[in-house]
Amino acid sequence: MVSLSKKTTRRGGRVSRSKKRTGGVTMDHVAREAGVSLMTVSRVMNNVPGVKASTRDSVMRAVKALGYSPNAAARSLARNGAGRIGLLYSNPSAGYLSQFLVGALDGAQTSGALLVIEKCDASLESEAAAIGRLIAGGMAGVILPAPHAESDSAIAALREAGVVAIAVGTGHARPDAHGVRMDDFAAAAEMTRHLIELGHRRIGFIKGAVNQTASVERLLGFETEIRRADPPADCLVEPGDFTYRSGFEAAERLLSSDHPPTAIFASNDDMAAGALAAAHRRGLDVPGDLSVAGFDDTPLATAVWPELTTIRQPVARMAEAALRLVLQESRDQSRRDSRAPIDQLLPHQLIVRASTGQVPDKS
Amino acid sequence: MVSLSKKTTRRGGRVSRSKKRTGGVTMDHVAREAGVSLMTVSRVMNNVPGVKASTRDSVMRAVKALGYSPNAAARSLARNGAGRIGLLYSNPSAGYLSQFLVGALDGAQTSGALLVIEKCDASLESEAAAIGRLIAGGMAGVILPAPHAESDSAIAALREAGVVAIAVGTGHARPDAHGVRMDDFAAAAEMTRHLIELGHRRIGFIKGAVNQTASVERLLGFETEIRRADPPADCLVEPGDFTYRSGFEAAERLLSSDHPPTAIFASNDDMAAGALAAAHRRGLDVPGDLSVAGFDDTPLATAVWPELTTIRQPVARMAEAALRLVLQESRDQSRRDSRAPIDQLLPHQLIVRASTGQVPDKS
DNA sequence: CAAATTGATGTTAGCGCTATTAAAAAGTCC
DNA sequence: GGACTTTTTAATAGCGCTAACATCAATTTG
Repeated sequence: MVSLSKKTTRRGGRVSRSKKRTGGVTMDHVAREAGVSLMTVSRVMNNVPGVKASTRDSVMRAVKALGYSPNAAARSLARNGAGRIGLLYSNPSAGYLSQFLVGALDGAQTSGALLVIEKCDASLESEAAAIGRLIAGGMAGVILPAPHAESDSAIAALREAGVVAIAVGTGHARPDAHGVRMDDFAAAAEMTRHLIELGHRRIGFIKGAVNQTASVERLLGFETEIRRADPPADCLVEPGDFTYRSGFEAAERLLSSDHPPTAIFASNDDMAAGALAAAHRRGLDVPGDLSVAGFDDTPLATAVWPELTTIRQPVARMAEAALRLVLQESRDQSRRDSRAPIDQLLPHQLIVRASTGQVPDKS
Repeated sequence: MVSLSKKTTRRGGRVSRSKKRTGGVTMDHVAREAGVSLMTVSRVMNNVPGVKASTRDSVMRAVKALGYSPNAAARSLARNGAGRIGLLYSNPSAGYLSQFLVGALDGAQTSGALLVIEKCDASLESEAAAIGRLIAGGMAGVILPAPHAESDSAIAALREAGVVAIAVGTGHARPDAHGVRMDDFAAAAEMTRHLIELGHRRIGFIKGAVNQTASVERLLGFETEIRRADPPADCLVEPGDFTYRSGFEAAERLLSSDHPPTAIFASNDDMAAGALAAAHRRGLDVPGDLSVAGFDDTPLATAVWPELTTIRQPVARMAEAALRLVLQESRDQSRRDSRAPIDQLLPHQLIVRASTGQVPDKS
């Protein structure tokens, strides 16, 4: 019966429908409520300067009273494609991607952008093809997370097409693209200090994938802090590639050495989990016999036992920041030549959980 | 220098810009190319009946020639909110969410729907609030993945508001909502058969969270197959809640029993990974001394060592199917009373990897 | 004090697409 | 064969929003 109302009850049923249509209130309603013109509301919603504070207030009040929320589709349409943002992803570690997507989606919703997600695999051709699709799709800007942020060819192609590119999660600022990232160097140093303060003087480090600049920064941060330790500390560095397996194998190597470390710092959580497994396999207690630290604070960090001491990388916030930045830049770009790439650094946080502890007695 | 062209060639730039605006071609272009009216193109794009086959063909040809792709924003706007689909998520296992999101996003793009992602935490109030926002936001339909798919209150609220609800990943069809799911019972049975065929006759099972019907189905599938085994098999069932930790603990209990199982089948990959860790801790070789099987085939399954034998749940495909279904149903609902909920079953697959093997010799 | 300059708002015209209605072409019937 | 359906196509009016321009006060200035 309910659905019947579609045609028949144009009056009654339609009431609830007309309310439902687009979330109910439109700018028009708000304008009427606030006693201003539609355009003024638009200005307020977009933070355009040149609106009297009192007017702005009354509009905001009307917005709240009516529970108005702007229609992203209409906005995108009116803006004529500006605000269409592409996001290229391939296959980053599971936790990373979902957090990133959620952050970007969230940001898109608040800022009224239209996110277009494009997928590609690891190959360069696939990446180039995806970039091509994004450019052809008329994106105003493109967000490049983790692995693609390092791709010179992708960024060059975007520049060529006049599309704003944002590199997320690189080890250092790029000269050819805006960036949103964290201070990998400082974070790694901080974690290393944490281990040193716990008394560890022989620390193993598992490197990340070599083609990512963030890996390098993490290693440098670690080494710098090791050199600074007093009394002096010693380190063993093993290669890894950000996978659980590589962490497991690197830890095996570290633990089977003549003089094994009392702590292992892995460049990400996956590898730390691998190290944990290797330790357990040898019957070592964590953190009783061996401390293990990770990096990123992905869901995996709290899924393992004991829960990992790690560095919280604000992935969702970085995605949101990237979205905001790309939006702003793509708007500005059409006005003036703001050539200097912006480099936005977001704060990280050392999260101490159960996997690190005092160095064991030298018995 | 390249970037200079941006501003300097204002006239030239303008041209390319107007082309770039929205990915270039619009329906208008296609219509002109095909020699028909704009509306005919729209009909073809939406598969509306009442277009001569020859006309349809020539339109399709023009679409391909020009590389036209419809503008989702304009579509959503013109349809007046129909095609606005909500997606509620809380905190499913990391791998699950990103796969699901990607699938949904993908489907949204092809079918021209506008996805609105809404987040909530585990509490019922939070869920109710999120549902409220989605309803107020004028969604035509809402997709409820895993944990929320079991929420009677959420589904009732949506029904009340006349919003189509799709439950994804429940153990069995719901009477009050459409569903997209896999056959958990059959899949669990299949995995159990795999273990039995490897010679295992004493198998441990780790249950999933009790508030999810899928957990029950998986257990039932397991038990049914155990009973059917010839020669007869024995089983030990331990509780779990889908977390790594619960899997670890359950495996500890199983392995410390007087007569431990030779294989452990966990209701999901996280718990299987936990079981793996417990086995390694005891110095057991997997699969030499103990076989371990998971369920879901999340990224974790291939992140651990040895890689897990598991059931591949087509999460992305399920999300896409859910999107398609909700779109279709929300359209149909306004026409006629299609009351009988649709239950769509997607195929799963047994993935045999390195964590399961022949039963060890009884020496 | 009239004219030029701001500052704060209102008006108008679409963005690309879909419903709806009107019109035209093609059948159908007696 | 002309009035009457039944297909098929064309034309028009928005969906909710924003850019660009127009307006109208409140200033400032020569």
